[in-house]
Amino acid sequence: MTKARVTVIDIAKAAGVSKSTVSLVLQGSSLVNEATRAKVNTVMRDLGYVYNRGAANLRQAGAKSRIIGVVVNDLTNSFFAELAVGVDMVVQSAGFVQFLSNTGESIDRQREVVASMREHGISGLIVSPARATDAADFKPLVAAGIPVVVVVRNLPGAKVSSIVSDNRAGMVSAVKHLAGLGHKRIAFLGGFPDTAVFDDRLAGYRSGMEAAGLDYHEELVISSAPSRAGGVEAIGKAIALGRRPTAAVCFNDAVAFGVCDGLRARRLEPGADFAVVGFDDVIEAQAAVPALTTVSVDPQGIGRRGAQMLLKQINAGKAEAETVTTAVRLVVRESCGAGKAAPARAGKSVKSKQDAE
Amino acid sequence: MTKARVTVIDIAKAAGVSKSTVSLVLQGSSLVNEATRAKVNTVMRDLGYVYNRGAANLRQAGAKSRIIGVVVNDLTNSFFAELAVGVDMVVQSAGFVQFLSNTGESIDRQREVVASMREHGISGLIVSPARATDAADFKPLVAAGIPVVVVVRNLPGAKVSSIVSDNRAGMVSAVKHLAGLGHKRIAFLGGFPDTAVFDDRLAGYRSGMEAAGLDYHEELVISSAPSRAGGVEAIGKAIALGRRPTAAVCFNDAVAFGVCDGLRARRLEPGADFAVVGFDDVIEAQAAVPALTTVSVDPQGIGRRGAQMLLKQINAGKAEAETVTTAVRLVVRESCGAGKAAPARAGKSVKSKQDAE
DNA sequence: TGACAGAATTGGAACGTTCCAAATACTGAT
DNA sequence: ATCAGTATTTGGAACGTTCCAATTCTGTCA
Repeated sequence: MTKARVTVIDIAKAAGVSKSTVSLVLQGSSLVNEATRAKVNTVMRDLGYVYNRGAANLRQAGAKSRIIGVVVNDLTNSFFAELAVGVDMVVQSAGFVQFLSNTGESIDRQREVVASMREHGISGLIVSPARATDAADFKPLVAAGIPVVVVVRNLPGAKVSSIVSDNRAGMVSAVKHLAGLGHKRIAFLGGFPDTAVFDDRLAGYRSGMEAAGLDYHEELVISSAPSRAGGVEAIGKAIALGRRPTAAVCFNDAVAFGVCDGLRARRLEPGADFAVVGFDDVIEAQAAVPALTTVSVDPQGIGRRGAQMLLKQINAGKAEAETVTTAVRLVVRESCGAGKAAPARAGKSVKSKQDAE
Repeated sequence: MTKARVTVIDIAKAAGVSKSTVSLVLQGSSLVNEATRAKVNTVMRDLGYVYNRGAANLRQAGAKSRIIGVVVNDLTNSFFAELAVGVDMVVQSAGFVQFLSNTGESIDRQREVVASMREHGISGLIVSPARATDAADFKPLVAAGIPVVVVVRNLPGAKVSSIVSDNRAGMVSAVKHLAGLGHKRIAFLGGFPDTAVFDDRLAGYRSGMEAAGLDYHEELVISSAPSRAGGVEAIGKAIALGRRPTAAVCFNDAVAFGVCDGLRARRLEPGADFAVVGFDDVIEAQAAVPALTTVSVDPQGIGRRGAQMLLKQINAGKAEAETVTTAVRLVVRESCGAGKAAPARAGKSVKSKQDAE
């Protein structure tokens, strides 16, 4: 049909004004007379004009592309999907649009997508870096004046803003809760020791033990892959211990689920025979049997927060690196053995987000 | 630091060639001499040049922005998250980048994001339309020569390509399976009757019943919101029936979970006392207790497939609307009562994707 | 030496917008 | 009428790229 694009000049011609005036209308300038504005607007509608942001962008020298890039390491993980949704919410209502890419923990992929996004002229970037990301990777971005916000995992050396959940405090409250239930030997299970998140959570465990007046025993810290399989492995080692623990805080929910699996394989019932608490509060946590006691981190909140932070920096031209840690909250369900009072029936209270096609 | 952008002209100057030559190098033209090409490339690296796709794009009149838009109605639903990942995979390795937006079932939001994407010059669009989307909404896009692929839900009136799962066949196999287990009164629970997906699945239910030699009773079809809460509601009505059913196929997994909740609330054990089968095979389906028997649709596969289709159309300039339905597969687990042979212990076989931060 | 073909390079002129400085149109005094 | 002052409008000249037609550079052959 209409082969050629409708341009601002076509509008101008049809409305009997100059292209400059049309441009003024486009940016909602107060300089233009109401009557002309109305006329121009109708003409635009009639001709089916679509704004060419690329062209605009070209003129306004790199400033406002109204695109922000979002890079996550695993979108199939509901934690990150929620995060992306949080970002999308604020970004969208600020009139921006987001590039969303998935790295699947591949550093190369990450480099590629960031480069590609840069070529497209993003005005800011939110990234949950792939494991072992080099802090220097984002140097060129910030040097070019593109604000970067790192979420979930922090990037030690980089001079960028970051927003992570309060891993330390979360673990402290988990440990205190278990101690309050009378547990004395509490293990820390799962996670790879080479990550900042692991360090934080372990530190929280130690200080929680200390606060509860319990001794810290090296043997009770058992690392493993931060996955379900890792959890099975870790609980196996824990049970083999001379004086076996009676409870465990886990690196994350996946590990906690694995721990439950491992317990059942040994005819131990999680919750009743051994207390388990997780970390993250993934969607499955509330629907599982027994429902998982865990530390809720609200990934969507982190996404929103991160996006706000980024937008602020974009608008400010260049804000300096700021780092925020968001509050977490222990959600007591059944797997810690505390939920006994309430009937352990399937929870009616679950408010699932499942609402597929 | 480096305040001004490095442009192709800077490169040209530094390399002692003309901007045209640099441009040629950029697009990998075979016209340019190896030696010059090498020189230009090193200079580009040294000066930290980044390609300005916007500018390029402007010149090549709307053709190839290498951006494709992806619009889904609920990213927090793992079904759609998986779909997005599937799209991302092929799109990314084709050197494109994706705009990903979430409508949350809001038509207005959908209109906004599509408009925004258009302004940014996407070269194609993949969309899982929000409920009650008007087919005409995508008319302008295709008129402008931007290929559109509709996934998951189809858009009756629109002249666009679409790719949906074989809802009919899926339901047929679910019903046959239940009939094979000896059930005679099988209900169809959940879903809103005003959607195409509902119609397809219901049709599958009817023809499955017919194929099994069972009568179709209007009263056994109970619609409700396609959510967990809707499932609770629907099973309530089903049980109140004079001759109550002994099994149900559900509109989707969310409904199926709700049905399980509702059964338990009435002291009926899903699987043992009443057979339940879902649709979608969301991630939670295998970890639930009892594990859900359901129809698996491989959303990631749909995403990949849809992206390939779109890319093909983009490259072809303009391909005509083609519609594909992808195969589905019944996954028998425990909730249908067939899994009895295997011990109903917590499954070791679950391979969860949980592996958060 | 001149002519010629092919290879390699190169100056504009676009693309659709925004910005700037300057022009023009109005308004109400004088 | 004229003037100042404000309100509105307007032609270029950018922005960073690609495309086209034209040019220069090679080497070869008569």
